[in-house]
Amino acid sequence: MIIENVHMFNLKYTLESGQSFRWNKVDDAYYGVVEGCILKIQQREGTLFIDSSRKAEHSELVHYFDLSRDLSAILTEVNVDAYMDRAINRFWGMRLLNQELWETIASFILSQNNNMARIRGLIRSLSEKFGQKLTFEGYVDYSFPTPEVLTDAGVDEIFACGTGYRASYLWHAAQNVANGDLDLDAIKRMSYSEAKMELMKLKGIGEKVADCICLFSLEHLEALPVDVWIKRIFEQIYLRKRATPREIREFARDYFGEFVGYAQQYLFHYAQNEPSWADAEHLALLSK
DNA sequence: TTCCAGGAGAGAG
DNA sequence: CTCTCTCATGGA
Repeated sequence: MIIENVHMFNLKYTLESGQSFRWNKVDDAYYGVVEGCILKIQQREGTLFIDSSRKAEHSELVHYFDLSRDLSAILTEVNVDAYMDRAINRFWGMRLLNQELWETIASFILSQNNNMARIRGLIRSLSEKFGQKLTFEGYVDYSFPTPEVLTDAGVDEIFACGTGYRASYLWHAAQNVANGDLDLDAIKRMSYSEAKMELMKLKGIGEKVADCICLFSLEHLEALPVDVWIKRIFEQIYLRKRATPREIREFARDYFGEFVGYAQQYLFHYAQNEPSWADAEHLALLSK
C-alpha cells in the first residue's frame, strides 16, 4: 500500500520517540507488529510505502499514525515560547501514535523504573514466548500476547522473562482484562479523567503510567505523563525550582493548553537527544 | 561498586 | 497530605 501526500509527518521521529517499543529499523525501513501482523514501512518525503504480511486497512494505518489530525494547528497552539519553538522545529512532524490498548497497558506497566532498551527487550521476550510467530519477507517477529494467554501462563512464567517485580502487576492486569473486570471497550469510550481513574484501579498503574496509556493509545491529548525527564525539564527550564508532579501538570496544562500531551512529546524527545538541553544558551530562550 | 531507568505501593509522620 | 524505603534487572 502507498499513502501519498502525507502532510507534516516524520516516521523516524514518531517511532523513535519512546512511545512505542515495538519498531525495529532495518536499512531505511521500519518493521513492527500492529494488529497481529508485521508491517514494513518506509517514508520518502510525503509518501509512505507500506508492505504487510496481511492486507492492512488504509483507515487503520491513518488512525495508528494519527495522520488525520491537524498537527499544524496543534503545534501552533503549543508553540508559546522560543524553547518550545526550537523543540518543535528540531522534531517537526513527530506525531503521537494511537496504539492498541491492551499492548499499551502491558508495555507501560513494564516500563516503571526501567529503561527503554530493557523495556523493548522484555516486550520482545514476552512476545517470543507467548505470542504467535509471524514472518514477512524473511523478517521474523511475534504478536503481543493476549490477556488470556498471559493469565494462563501465570506469574512465574512472566517473571521468567525478566520482568522482575512487575510480573505480578502484569499478570493481575491480564487477569482483570480476561475475566471482564476491566472492560477495554468501555475505557475507549470514557473521558480522559474517567479512563485515567479506571486504569489506576489496576495494581502497578499510577498516574504516570495511566497518562502514558491515555496519551499513546486513547487520544487524550491533555494527558501529561510526568516521568524523570519531564520532571527535570519543568523543574530546570520552566519552574526553576523543585516541583511535585501535580504542580507540573497544573502549570503545564495552563501554560501549553489542551494539547499539552503533544507539547510534552516534543520536549521529552528534544531533551533526550540534545545534551545541552538545559545549558545557559537554552535557558536564555525563556528569559525574555 | 554504585547509580540509573518514560514508577508504584506501603508505611510513617 | 508529603516523605522515604523497597521492589528486579542490566548497562553505564
